Amino acid sequence: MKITYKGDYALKTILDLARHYGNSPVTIHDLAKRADIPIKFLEQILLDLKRGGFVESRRGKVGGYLLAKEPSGIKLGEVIRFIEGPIEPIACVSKNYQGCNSIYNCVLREVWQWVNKATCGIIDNITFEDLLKKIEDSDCTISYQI
Amino acid sequence: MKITYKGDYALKTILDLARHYGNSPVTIHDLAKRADIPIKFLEQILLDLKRGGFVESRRGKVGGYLLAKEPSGIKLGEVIRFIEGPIEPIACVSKNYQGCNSIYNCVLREVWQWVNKATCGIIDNITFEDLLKKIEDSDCTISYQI
DNA sequence: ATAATCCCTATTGTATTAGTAGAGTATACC
DNA sequence: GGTATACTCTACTAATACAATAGGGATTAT
Repeated sequence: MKITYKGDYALKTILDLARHYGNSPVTIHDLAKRADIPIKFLEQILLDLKRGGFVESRRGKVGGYLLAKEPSGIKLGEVIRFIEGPIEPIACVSKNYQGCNSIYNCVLREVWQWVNKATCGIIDNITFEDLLKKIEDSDCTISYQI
Repeated sequence: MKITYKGDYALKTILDLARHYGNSPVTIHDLAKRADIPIKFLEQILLDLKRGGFVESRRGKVGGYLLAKEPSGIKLGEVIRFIEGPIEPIACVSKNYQGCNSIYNCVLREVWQWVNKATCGIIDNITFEDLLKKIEDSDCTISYQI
């Protein structure tokens, strides 16, 4: 798996919205500023996240973005897969892959499947609520401004 | 981590050479044919692998390539890092990374560090001898021709 | 000599990434 | 109803990486 800027930005944005879950909408301006994301790039990402059902939006004055589900209902893996595509390190890992005729594939493919499983085991077992808790427990919180 | 064609080819090539460890050199022609790799692309990869100390070569007639160390002395992780570069899913995982000032980084970075650790735990604990053993134990061997 | 090898650099076509640009639409508020 | 402040959507672009391809050279067994 490789995380692109887009994926990184998406996760940070959802985490920011998770912090403000239950409050009034957060403007793209604030999101962009806090996570240091080019605002026009973030626009596209938020559009994607909306289409993916992770985010809702309110237009017009006092508009902004809201998390569409509660933080405990969104796993890291879901967002990553939606933004980045398949997370496996190489295509042959996927279930329906044909063309694995050589002996080399047999044995290396198994390794990639382990790697894939290990990765999924992590990102599919962490929700954004888990991350929020982590933030509360950490020192970082002090220097963070809402 | 993401495995490119180049990395995949490199691993398959070393595995092939591991199978022939202790025998006479293997020609690039045979390597390319068995793993279905474009020969001119494989040329570059073998040049890299030679510079990396994984492979030796003999020129002239009856020349070819040989594994530079014994299969038990080469870990998957070494080859991958040499060919693909850093294996971490995102740059901020690396030790000397600065610029981790936002709270978002703190907590997400930790996740990527877990993923990285899990991946390294796999690929840095498998040698090419392990893979050879795996091949012996598997059914695939039957249809494979040396 | 010559045929079969490996050695090395440069070039190319394609796709992906990380943005930028610019026009449009909705809504709160006076 | 006008206006400022938001979100919406599509198109474009510069830079880079990827996966080869091309075309010479140099070495060695016979």
